[in-house]
Amino acid sequence: MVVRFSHVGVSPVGMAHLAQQSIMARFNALSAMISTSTPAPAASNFIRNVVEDDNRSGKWGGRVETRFPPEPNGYLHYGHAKSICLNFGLAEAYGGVCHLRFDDTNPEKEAQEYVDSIIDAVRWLGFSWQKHLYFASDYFDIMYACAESLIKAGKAYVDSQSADEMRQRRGTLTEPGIDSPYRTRPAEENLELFRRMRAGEFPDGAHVLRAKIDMTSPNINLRDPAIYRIRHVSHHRSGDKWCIYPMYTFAHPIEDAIENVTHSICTLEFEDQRPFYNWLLDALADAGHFPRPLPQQYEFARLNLTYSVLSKRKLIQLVEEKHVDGWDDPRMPTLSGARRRGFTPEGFRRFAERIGVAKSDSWIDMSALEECMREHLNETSHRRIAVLNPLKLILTNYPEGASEPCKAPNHPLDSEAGMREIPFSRELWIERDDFMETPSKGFHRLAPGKMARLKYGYVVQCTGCEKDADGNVTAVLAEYLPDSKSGTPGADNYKVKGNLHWVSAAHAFVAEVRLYDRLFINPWPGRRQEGDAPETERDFRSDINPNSVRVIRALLEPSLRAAKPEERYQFERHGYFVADRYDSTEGAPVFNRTVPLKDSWGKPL
RNA sequence: UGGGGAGUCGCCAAGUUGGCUAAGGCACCGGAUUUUGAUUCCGGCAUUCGAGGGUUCAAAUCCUUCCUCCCCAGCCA
Repeated sequence: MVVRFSHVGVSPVGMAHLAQQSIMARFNALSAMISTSTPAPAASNFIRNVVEDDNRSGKWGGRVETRFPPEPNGYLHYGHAKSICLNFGLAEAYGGVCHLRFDDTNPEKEAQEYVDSIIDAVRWLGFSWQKHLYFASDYFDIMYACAESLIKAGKAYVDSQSADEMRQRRGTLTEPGIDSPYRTRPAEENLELFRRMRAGEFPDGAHVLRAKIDMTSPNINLRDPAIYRIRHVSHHRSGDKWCIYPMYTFAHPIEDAIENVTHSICTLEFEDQRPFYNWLLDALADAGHFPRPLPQQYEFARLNLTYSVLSKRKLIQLVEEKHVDGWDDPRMPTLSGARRRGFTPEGFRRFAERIGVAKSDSWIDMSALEECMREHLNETSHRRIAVLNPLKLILTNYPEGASEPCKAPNHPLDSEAGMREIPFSRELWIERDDFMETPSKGFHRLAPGKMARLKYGYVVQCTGCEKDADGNVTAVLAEYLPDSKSGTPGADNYKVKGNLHWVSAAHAFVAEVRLYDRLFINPWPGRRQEGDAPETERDFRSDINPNSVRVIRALLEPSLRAAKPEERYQFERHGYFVADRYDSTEGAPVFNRTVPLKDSWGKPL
């Protein structure tokens, strides 16, 4: 639910002085308060409509139970965030619960490491599954019983063809399949074979259990899909208890039914699977395994983001080929990467709400995600000064060796956020971009003869600059106007357009700052571009941005020395930065640029 | 070419039991405020709903033909 702060007369920035966590607590409390008086303002989508219809008809007695069912075979990415927000958000909105369920039915690919990181990520996004943490592997006994029951009912059989033979008899998209020679095996034989499969009497691939549906179905998923295979592999949770494992197709509906899921939400590619989902649950309900009504599957379009890739295969390539520094590299579209980048859970929720949920394949602009992060960060981040590309500014009429404090607000729109002091002195660092010897039209920063204000300090008038032998500017010279100091009575007499940030050279604190940019230069990595020949094959890796990160030594205001890992700040006129959660040490934070500020004049560094 | 989906403003997306001038957000463009060229604020922004036919007093919504895109032939999920 999106709640505008203004509805309750509390300005967003009014809360910025609180620690981010307590802001959320307060925010949630406010949301809860509001929801009793105002209808949920969330945008409608087809899934919400289904839930509301079901509530009206009383189908589930008002119950809403969803689940987020990742396979623990990799790290969660931005696309998962959409699904998480959808599933948990739906439950939240309708007073239901959302389960976190690990779909761990393929032991060859799964590992505890992934389970841990997934739990971490969902928790980080701020969602709670309450007591509902489940593992498909905990249901293996029930699934096995379901399989036997299907066999007894003549709805499943053991096929002894090789994988190759099965493929050949499956037919094609346009031609029907042919029945397996084993399709007519009597139930007792199937049962015995299946039990021996379970007992470990056969090697991998010797047999497979198949649902008996229709080899001529135009829907290939209904041509007797495999539902159990032999795999002599130990499972990260069930160990060596099993050597046969259920297939997703078979396992997933059962998992939903066991957990009393009402709305089983998945992505579009499973649409063709739905008839089987219903066939299976129907058969099992007939056999008395599950009560009706049975869970229903609904499909939505997965997230596609420009300037990014979200397929597991490609993400693995990026990591393994070292195009990035691991799964949690701030440039990676993983949730662990996002966290290091400084993205916020609230930003993701805002994003999910903004892009909506529908069935059409769509591409969301990366800038939409970035903007959501900016919005949240703007509301909550304290401001600090950082000079990223330094140029010396010497105030020739300011006494040498002297210094004085300047007071700067932590948040410009929130007086309660308090003030901090920044030392001012004769020699300062300013941004190289803030000086032009021959200013271009519309440039209202420093140039010979021009005046500008040093934010929270004095107005200065530029008198010239110093250059090296090659003509490069090495220092800017200026005179300060003693009666112009911010906060003093005379300050308002000076109307200047330029307001520059600065840091005292003698007090500056040097820190590593990483300036991240998008990982790809092509909005659709790997897609053919206009200049390409018609038959050009394009590898998404050829679209990697060679300048997706720049590591610099920046000059920061002294107070930043105390920044703690994961603290977020706005570096004024630059953007939002976060102290890296791993590389920062006591007294030596390292900053990652989360996202630059919008800039309608210059280009971001 | 079989089956399943989708096509509404630059990007998303409501609306699809036919009925007031086609929601909303983002982007963009103006203008105001501003000690961040940021934020905030105010205003503008689809005679038109993939295309063509048809039904109707009335269609994005119904019928029809066509076009485009996505998914499915793992003992992956």
